[in-house]
Amino acid sequence: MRRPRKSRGDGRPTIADVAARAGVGAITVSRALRNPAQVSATLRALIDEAVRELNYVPDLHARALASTRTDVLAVLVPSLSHTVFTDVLRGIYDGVDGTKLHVQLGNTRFDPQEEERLLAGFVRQKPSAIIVSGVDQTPASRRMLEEAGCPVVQIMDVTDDPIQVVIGFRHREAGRRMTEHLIQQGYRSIAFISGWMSGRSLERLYGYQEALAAAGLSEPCKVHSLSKDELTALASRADSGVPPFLEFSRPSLGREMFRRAKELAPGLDAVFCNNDSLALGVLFECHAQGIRVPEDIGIAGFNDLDFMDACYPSLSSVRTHRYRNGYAAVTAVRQMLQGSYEGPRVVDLGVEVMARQSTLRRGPDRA
Amino acid sequence: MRRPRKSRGDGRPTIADVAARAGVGAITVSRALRNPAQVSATLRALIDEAVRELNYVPDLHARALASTRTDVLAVLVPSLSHTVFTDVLRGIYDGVDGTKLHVQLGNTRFDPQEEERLLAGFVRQKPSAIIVSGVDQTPASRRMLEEAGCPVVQIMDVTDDPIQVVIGFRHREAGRRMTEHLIQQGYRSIAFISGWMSGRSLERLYGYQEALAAAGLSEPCKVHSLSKDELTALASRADSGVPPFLEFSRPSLGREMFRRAKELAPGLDAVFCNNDSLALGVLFECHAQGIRVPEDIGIAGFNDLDFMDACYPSLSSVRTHRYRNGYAAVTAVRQMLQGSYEGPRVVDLGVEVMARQSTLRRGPDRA
DNA sequence: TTCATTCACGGTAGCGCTACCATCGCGCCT
DNA sequence: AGGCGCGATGGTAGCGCTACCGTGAATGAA
Repeated sequence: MRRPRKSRGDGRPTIADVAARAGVGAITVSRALRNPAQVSATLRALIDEAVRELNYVPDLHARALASTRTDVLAVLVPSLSHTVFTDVLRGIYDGVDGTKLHVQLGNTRFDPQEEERLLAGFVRQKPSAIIVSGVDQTPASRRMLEEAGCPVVQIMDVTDDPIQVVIGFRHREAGRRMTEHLIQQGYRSIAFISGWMSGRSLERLYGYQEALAAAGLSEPCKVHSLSKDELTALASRADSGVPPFLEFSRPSLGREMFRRAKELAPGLDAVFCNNDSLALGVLFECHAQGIRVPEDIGIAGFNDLDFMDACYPSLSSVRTHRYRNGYAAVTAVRQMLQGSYEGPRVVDLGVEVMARQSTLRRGPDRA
Repeated sequence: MRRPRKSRGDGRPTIADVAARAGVGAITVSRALRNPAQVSATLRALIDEAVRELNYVPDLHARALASTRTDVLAVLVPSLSHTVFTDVLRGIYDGVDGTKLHVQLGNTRFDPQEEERLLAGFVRQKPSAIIVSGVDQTPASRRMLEEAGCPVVQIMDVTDDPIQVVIGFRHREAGRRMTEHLIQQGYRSIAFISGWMSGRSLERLYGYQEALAAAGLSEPCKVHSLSKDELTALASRADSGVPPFLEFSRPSLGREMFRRAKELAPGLDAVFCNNDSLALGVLFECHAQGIRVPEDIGIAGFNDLDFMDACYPSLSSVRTHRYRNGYAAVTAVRQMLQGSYEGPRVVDLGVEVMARQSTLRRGPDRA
């Protein structure tokens, strides 16, 4: 009798079918599914059975339309090509697992304008919550986030002035601590190399400069910010579709930049690389030139990707808790959604200096 | 007069607002937005203006509910931790850019059961199209895909029996060709090492075995499929939240497996690694043991990640067109959606053997 | 001129769900 | 006894959009 071949719609059972089968009202089914506590155990059992028999699955679009809210967790990352962010994503996806939330991913490609565009699109869809990478959004982006009317968590950095909650680590501190380690190990002419400078890279650079200054040392040379042309030239593998911005973390770029640094500052005795891929390249360039590591040159990277401890010599790096960061962000979001978030507005996950062979020419740092 | 402070809903303008402002019917606005050709130029101009003035953005949920179809492109990948798949994703996201399609991502974690679950969820949401990785879906998954009633594209592999369209490359051929290259270079005791065997890895192994057999050579030892316990033991960095399955492509695993291979087959003169990370580990183990590459040992990897050509010596690998694969899949999907797909059901993107220093002990292969 | 055909546009009726309000018992207070 | 609060349930009316069908005008053919 019910739904005798409807003219429209697919054949899927609706909440009304479940209600009819269970002999209750549609709204009761709705409640039983969303908030079982509101429904008596008797009816709940009947409804559950009907749901199972009909293999009913609620229509998320209808739900979103009727309730003016979705279960979408909007996530903005600057790249899908860097392990750094895919690790975060993994944490986010794992955190979302088993909850009602659905991740909607936006790839800003390190472009603040693109971030604005994506954000505008997301905000209009009234997501449940938003996770954005970094703390240096454009004013327009920041305004949208402030007015989004939903939990907003910034990740992978720390600021004293978060939009709502920020969970990450201090890039400046990270840069400073690794540089201090290098200084402890007796390195005196330490170069910072980086293919391209994001806001977070800059912070790392500042930390490095602070440490140098505190030790009365000076920057031996500047080897950051390759020009756009240079980056593009290196992005020769057009075939693989590698976009230029990716090039700032290619090992081949590390080799190239190390050669350049040696030219500019022949007395160089250590390089602090803005990311691990560059560090890997520097290591191989040293191998190629017969330079001993860590005796002649110390090498440090950033992020502590999985290959760092398997290198020979093993490469020092700053371990950042990326997976944990993504997971923590989702946890915070979930608590914020149910109003039970008790954590502080600023969460510093910290970093760990992983001192390995590539910088240990004196044994462990003295405390 | 219109919408005098509605009791529900957010304050966003609706299609009715636009219609009122432009002095036309709501349905005409709807048409003007989705298929401008159906509306006269006069009205179209009026409507466009109204849309701009009100800053109207259609509600995707309402649209989906009314039309029983979404603009969701469901994408299933086995991992978010392997460059291989994030490259594919990049291609997909780039391909989707500027279209109506929205990517909905599912991470199967290399688990066929999880793939089934995700697929069941996706299929119920009636996506516009589905992209799945690999061709070895479970029977249940395959059935769901066959009955999904939308374009389905399988990627990253090739089969003669695709669900609809498959775009990828032949892992067996890839394995065979790299092995042939090693044989050409005079290697005679070639081990295949792999941390864990997916269906695609197995194909690579078969290709390797075929090439050996064709040359009258035999497998010097078996070093694949670490036990689950062994993998778990290696996954000691619980802190970073690295799940065990990730471990099959860690460079440290490569070092470990190479040591094991040397034990099992002391006469070993080459290793073909199931992925580049393992190859990197093998290279470093050789450095550590003072083994010359490529003279004493030849090393080959798979996928040609960006660090391979920056190693010293540079590492040979099989280049796979991952980004292109993702992009091509989206292109096919879009054409299929508008009924203009003309390509074959089976698209082989091919692979390239990148012969570099780590296997070139005789100079370029003879034709 | 007349009628069929096409085209541009609009009205109506849902899509499947939930917010809001009403209802109906039931126990407890005065 | 009557009133009141409260918890469980249901009916109704949309959420914003589009499918379907209908209208009226313009066009072309007879």
